[in-house]
Amino acid sequence: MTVQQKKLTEANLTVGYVAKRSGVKVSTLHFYETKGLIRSWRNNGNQRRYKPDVLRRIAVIKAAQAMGITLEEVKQTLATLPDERTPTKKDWSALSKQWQTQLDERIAFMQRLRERVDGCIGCGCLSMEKCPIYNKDDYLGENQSGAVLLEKNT
Amino acid sequence: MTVQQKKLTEANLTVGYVAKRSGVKVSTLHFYETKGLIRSWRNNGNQRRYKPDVLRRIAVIKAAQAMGITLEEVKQTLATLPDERTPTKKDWSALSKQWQTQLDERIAFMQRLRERVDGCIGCGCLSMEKCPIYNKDDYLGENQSGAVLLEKNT
DNA sequence: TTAAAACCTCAAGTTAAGTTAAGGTCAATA
DNA sequence: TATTGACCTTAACTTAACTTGAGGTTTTAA
Repeated sequence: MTVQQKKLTEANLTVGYVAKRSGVKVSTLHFYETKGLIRSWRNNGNQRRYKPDVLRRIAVIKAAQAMGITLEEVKQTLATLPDERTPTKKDWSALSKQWQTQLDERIAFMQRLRERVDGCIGCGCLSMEKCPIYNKDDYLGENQSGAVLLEKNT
Repeated sequence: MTVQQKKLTEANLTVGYVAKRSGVKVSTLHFYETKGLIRSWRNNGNQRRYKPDVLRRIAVIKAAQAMGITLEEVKQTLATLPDERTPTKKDWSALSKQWQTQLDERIAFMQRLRERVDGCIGCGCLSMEKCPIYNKDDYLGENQSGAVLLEKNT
């Protein structure tokens, strides 16, 4: 009965199933685990087993990556999820708030860039110093990260 | 006099100068050259010399990268610039148009993503299949590329 | 029960975009 | 003229995010 209880309260998914459901490769799941992004426990035969919420974690990782967030940052944000209990709707909600802001910034950055490309690439100013498109003071976020950024002045 | 003529019509910049003006390292200029993104000729002592428009090229490369465009794509787009003559304002303008579109798409993609994060991460749907945030049919561009994308269904 | 399918670990390979280092030459200047 | 700073080349190293492969174990299903 304890076993059945376990089955009911926290289904144990195999790595292959999780891979299929989430669309990532088994090797990626292993990789995420070594990076501390997801967790699993082992059965008697040393095979990985997952709680279903791993699927949501993966979805979130993917979404974050699509926003240009690195795995390292994702890890840090995921670390704010409760460790002991399965995350609730509220927990996930808090996560989304964090990224919401980053995403907004990123969009704003792209839009500034767009304006510049608009007004500048074809403008004829051949000087790097004057050309606003190459204004190094505009950069993304505090700790850069992500694909989308310009360096701070060096 | 021919030499002076040359000096007047196409100043020859050293790699160090270009590096300083553009804010990239000398090694990066070498690297860009091997990748076919910029060109130079050699003086008697085998040192690189550049035409001033290399500065604009570099600015454009940087801007494109900030948009999430890969060097490979940048190369292809830069290849549409005239080979023989120094690019004109019009030439650069045409370039900017190409990326304008990509940038627009990218922004739109981010905005869709934003809406999803908004409505979905905290929504409670634990299924990858139903969860719109993990909808694999939404991806960026035809040939992916760039940091920001979701895979096509595999 | 036995073969195939699914897993496991660990090491090495991959791509992008550069950077660093080593060993040697060229150019500007005191 | 001599020395220092700027250049040159080639090779190897770096980081992120995975993937591939080799060699071996467990599960599952006929």
